[in-house]
Order: sequence, then structure tokens, then C-alpha cells
Amino acid sequence: MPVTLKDVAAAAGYSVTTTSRALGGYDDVNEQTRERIITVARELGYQPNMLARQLQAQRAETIGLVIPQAAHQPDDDFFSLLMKGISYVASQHQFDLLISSQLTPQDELRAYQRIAGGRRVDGVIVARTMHDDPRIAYLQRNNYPFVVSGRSAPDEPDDFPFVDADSESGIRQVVAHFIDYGHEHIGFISSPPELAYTPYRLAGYQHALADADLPYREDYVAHGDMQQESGQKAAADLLARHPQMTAIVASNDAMAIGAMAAVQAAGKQVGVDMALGGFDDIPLARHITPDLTTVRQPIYRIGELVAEMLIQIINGEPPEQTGILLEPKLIIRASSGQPLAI
Amino acid sequence: MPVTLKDVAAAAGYSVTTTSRALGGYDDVNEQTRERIITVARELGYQPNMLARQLQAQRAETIGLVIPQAAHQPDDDFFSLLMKGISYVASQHQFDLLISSQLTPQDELRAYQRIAGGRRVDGVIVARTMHDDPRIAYLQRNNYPFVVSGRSAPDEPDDFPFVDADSESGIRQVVAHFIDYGHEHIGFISSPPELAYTPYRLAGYQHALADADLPYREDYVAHGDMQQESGQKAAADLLARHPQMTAIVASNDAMAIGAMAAVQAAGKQVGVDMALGGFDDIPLARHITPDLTTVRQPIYRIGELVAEMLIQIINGEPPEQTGILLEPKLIIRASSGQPLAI
DNA sequence: TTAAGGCTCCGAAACGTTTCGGATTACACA
DNA sequence: TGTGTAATCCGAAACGTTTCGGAGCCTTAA
Repeated sequence: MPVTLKDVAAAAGYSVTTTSRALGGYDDVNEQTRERIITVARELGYQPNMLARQLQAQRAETIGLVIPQAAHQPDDDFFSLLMKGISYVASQHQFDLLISSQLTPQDELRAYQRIAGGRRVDGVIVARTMHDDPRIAYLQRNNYPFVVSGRSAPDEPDDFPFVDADSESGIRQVVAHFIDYGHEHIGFISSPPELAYTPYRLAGYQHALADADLPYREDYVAHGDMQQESGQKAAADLLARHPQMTAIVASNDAMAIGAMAAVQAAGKQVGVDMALGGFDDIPLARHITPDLTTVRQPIYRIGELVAEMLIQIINGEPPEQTGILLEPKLIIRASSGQPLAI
Repeated sequence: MPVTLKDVAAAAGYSVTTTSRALGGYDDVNEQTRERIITVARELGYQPNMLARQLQAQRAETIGLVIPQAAHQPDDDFFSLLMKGISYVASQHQFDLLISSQLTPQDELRAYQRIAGGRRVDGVIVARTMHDDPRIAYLQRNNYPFVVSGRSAPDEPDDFPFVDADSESGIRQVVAHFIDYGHEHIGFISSPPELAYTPYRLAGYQHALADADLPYREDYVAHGDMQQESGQKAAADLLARHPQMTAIVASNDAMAIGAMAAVQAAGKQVGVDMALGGFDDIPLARHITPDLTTVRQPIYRIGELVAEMLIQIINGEPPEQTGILLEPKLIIRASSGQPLAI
């Protein structure tokens, strides 16, 4: 039904080859012929079949991103922002973006195989890296172009291109800031152990304490799943067990906001009786009351950088540096409260 | 370099046809043969080339979405939410989502032509409809499957599948709510005239006034571009010109939040000296202080419905109803303030 | 007069699948 | 012995492009 090159060729009275070359701008076709062919093509409303073209060119001009189940909450900002950064850069390079949402981790790996192995995309972006991430193993093994938003865990090789914010430094900054304010009993709400950045963030907490000669107490660390509710539960738990605690740092903003609710539910006031800090600086952090002290991770920018690197790799221009570690910035807001009187 | 069906066939000692049929689960191949072929395919790490498959099947199992420049602000929630709804449903039906970000409206139309005309996707979703939208004209003319998130303007035909929230009813509800609270001088920050829903929202404002026998004053209407700053400017303008104004309704939440800033800058207090209402109920509306009275438009749900309809159409099952108009829900929050004393 | 070269054009192959329409073999049955 | 049938396999065409390698013709120069 759709009009093909063959139709245009027939209507114009030339071969398919010449028609293709005329439309393609080659100079071995007579100018009048070209004009005639272009006219006919336009009249017929010819649109080249991208699939056929890509198959022949062995190139899709497309990058892929697989979105995990976990990012499906309507209020998860991380992937939305990352995607905007990616798609903006992609569009500048005339690339499209293929999104494959998947509901289970197994589906996720299969999606990468289908998409990258099936040549639907020229390269993929891997986000939310896990410990021993099978996706990275697969992509490396098959030599498919990819860039990681995130990093591998400290005990793993990181011989692949990635862009990440420095988790260790980020958490260290918030904790140091609270120590600076005079806090000595600071709780930490950690992320799930399977996430690759978890050890870095925990190390940031530990190092900040060590720098100030404060003891690291394992019972000051609670665990959440990055969702708001888990932060609330973790904070409630910490408060109940350690009434002397005056500050809590969470591994991300969502959990910090959950913690806010827990603090208020315990009859304490955030920024007065209890200092609170997060990580990410999602848009909400600025708008909630009291607004949240956090560490700004430039997610949109990371998306841009990741896409930039991937397209370079696809184009056969390996980027100068394979691993980019961005320094996150401490943003002090009302949830810090005032320095404690001594 | 990648392993193809031909490689598997050669390694297994069968023809390409048999190999294809073995892998495809057809019953005219001997069970032992099938097992042998499957084993070989696995050993070689065979991944079918999706492009070739799609070309042959004349079907991409993919739906397309073009993201306009306007949605590129990191804090634009609308498209992020819509996309999550779409991609969730798409994944349930084993469809992928092709995103094409475009920077100018002309590029946008070209992107639809490339994507739909070029058979990269089986159907597309059109969002943020304009007056006399050329994308809809193009898609209709070429009989490409598509569903619109939004609606055509009141003076245009709407003989195509769409899902939209009832803009007229939504704005009417907020305005009526303020009238109910005793306000008589209510301003309106309208959306740009080229957007298809603008006349509906304006009509909602007018009808609510008429229902209460309040006069419609054209100078009570300001215009914005849906961005936060424009709402701030529009509100500042209204406040300066009409000191008697006690309430402002904006065409979307972003502009209402901008208006909040303007009201505060004018030394007035939102929810006390000035009632404020928006439209959308973006996540921020709930978290800002004071939290914003608005009309909830189920964007995520609209994305789901739109995708559901599109996939039905692609599968040749025309949906029972072509136009779905969702009733938005008034959400009363602190920015409404208290009913005025009479 | 002929060879060389430039200008236009085109047939066929290739990209990697799926599918249509047989072909071959073995076996049972008349 | 010949025929029908089921089981198993395969060649070739098709999807719509691009590209390789030439072919034909006309002009120019030796």
C-alpha cells in the first residue's frame, strides 16, 4: 500500500537505482532527471522505508534505554530527567531514542539482548547499575556500544565508559556539614545492597565520621529501598531506638522526605529538633516544607553526557576519558536547622 | 560479524528455512532437528535481527511519540508522566516506544513523517494538539494509526480517536469553587491561543461566571505560555491593574505556581489575601507551600488509555469509543484560603 | 579514425528474515 | 506393484533499500 522507491521509479520512468541515487543526491545523475524524480516522489508522497534503509546500512541511528519496573512510580523523577537529557542530545545528533519498559529484571536483560543484539539500536545506555550487573557483562561480551549512567561497585572492574556523580564525596559532604553544625549522633538510611553505589554512599558516611573522630556505629544505619515509605519506616525505627539522635542523612531525597514524615509523626520538628539531609536534589526537595538540605546530582546533565559519549562511540570516535565522575554540590536548606549551641 | 540465521543453519547442517521454522516453533520440523538447531543457536549466541524481521513482517511492534521542544524543561512533568503511562501499557503488549525529540515545530512534523511514513513504528501518539494541527492532517491523510492525547479545538472536526480531560468542566469547577467562597473579582491566566484546549478552558471560566451572574471582563484575562515565569508575569500584571482582585485561576499548575511568587512579591499572602487555583495536579502542587488548589487531570492514566487505544487500532480492533473525555476532579488545598466573610 | 574519458544510467547482489509452494522419503494400504 | 499420505526438509521469492561494477553513448584529443 505505501509508495516505495519502485513506484517512484516506475512513475518517473527510471530504474530503481537511478531513482535512489537521484534522491540520495549523488552527482552521477543528470540534473533534469533528478528534478523529475524529485517531483514525482513528492507528488506520490514517497517516504523512504526506514527499516529497509537501516537493514541495508546496518545502522539504526537510534540509541536504546531500558526502563526498569522500579522507575514506573509516577513520582520517580530520576529516569524522567535522565531521559530528557539523553533525548535532547540524541536529537541534536539526529538519533532517535528507543525506550523499552520492562517489568522484571529478567525481562530487562532480555530487552537488552533483543534491542542491542537484534540491531534495533546502535548502542544502549545502562542505568541503575547493580552489583555484578549481568547487563554490563552481556554488552561487554558481545562488544556492543554502551555507556553506563552510574558506576560499578568498588570491588568490581570499571573498564567501560560511565558517567556518575561521586556518591562518596556527596554523602561525605552532607554528613560533614551536620558534624560542622555540632551533631554527634547522626543516623544514615542506606540504599539496598544490590545497588552498585550503596558501598560508596555508606563509605561517605563512614569517612565523614572518621574525619571528625566520631565513632561509626552500625546500629545507626538503617536500610530502605529508595522509596519514600521505606525512608519513613527506617527513620521511625532509628528514632525509636536512638532518642539521642539529632540528625539523619538518607541515601536519596525520596527517603529523606519519607523521614521527614516520620520525624513529624514522632512529634519533633525538622530543622529544629532534627536535621535532615538527602541526595539527588530532585525538584521536590526545593519545594517541600521545610525545604531539604541535599547534595545536587545533575541528573539531566548526566543524561546529556552519557548520550554524548555513546554517540561518539557509535561513530567510532572513542571519547577521551572513559569514566567521568562528577563532583556533587552540597545544597544547604532549612532542614539543616541552625548550628547546635555548645 | 554478528551471527545470523545463515550461520546457525550452516553450523547445524540444515537449510535457512528449516532453521527459521525450527526456531519459530513450527510443527513441520522433526523434534530432534529442532533441538539440535536450538542448541547450536544458543551456543553461537544467535539473536535474530529485528530490523530484518520487521521489514519482512511489515510491522515494528513499536509505537512512536514525538516530544516537542516545549517539553524539554527539566521540570515539565506532563510529558514525563504521559510517557510513563504509555510505556507501561506498551510493555504489557510487548511493544517498544520510539521517542523522537524535536526542537522546532517543523522538525516535529518531519519526525512524524519519518517515523510513521518510514514504517519505523506501527502507530503514533500525538500530544499537545494545536489549532489546525498539521500532524493530525498528515496522519489522517495517510491513514496511519494514531491516537491523540488532547482534543481538537471546538471549531474543528474531531473524527479521530482521542483521550482528553474535560478542560471546560475542570476550569469551571475551580472558578465555581472560588465563587462559592465569595469571590467576585476572579482573574484568569489563559494559555496560548494556538493550543487546542485554550478555548475550552477559557469557556470554563466564562461559564462559571455566567452561572453565577457575574460579568465576564476581558481585562481580567491575562495570557501566559504555560511556563512558570509567564504565570508570574501575568499575575503581577493582573494585580497591578486590578487591586480589587481576590482570586486568580491559571490554565495550568506551573503558571499558578508562578502566580504564587508574584502574589508574595506584591506583599500579599496566598490563601489569605488571594486565592489561587491551577489545573493538572502535578506532583509539585501537593508539595509546595501553601499547597495548591487545582483540578486533577490523570495524566498517567491518559497515557495508559492512549496507548491502549493505539495498540487496539494497530491490531485491527477498532476501540468501541473513539473519543474519551475524562472528568477532572477538583482538589481543594490551602491556596484556596477560607470562604470570605460577607 | 580511433582511443580515452566523461556523463548517465542500470542490473544484480546484498542486508537477514519469513513464507509459499513444492520435493523427497518412507510407509501403509489396496 | 502402484498409489496415497504423512513427515520432514528446502529453494526461491519477497520485504525496500543501497551499492558495486559495469554498459552505452557522446565528446574530445591524438
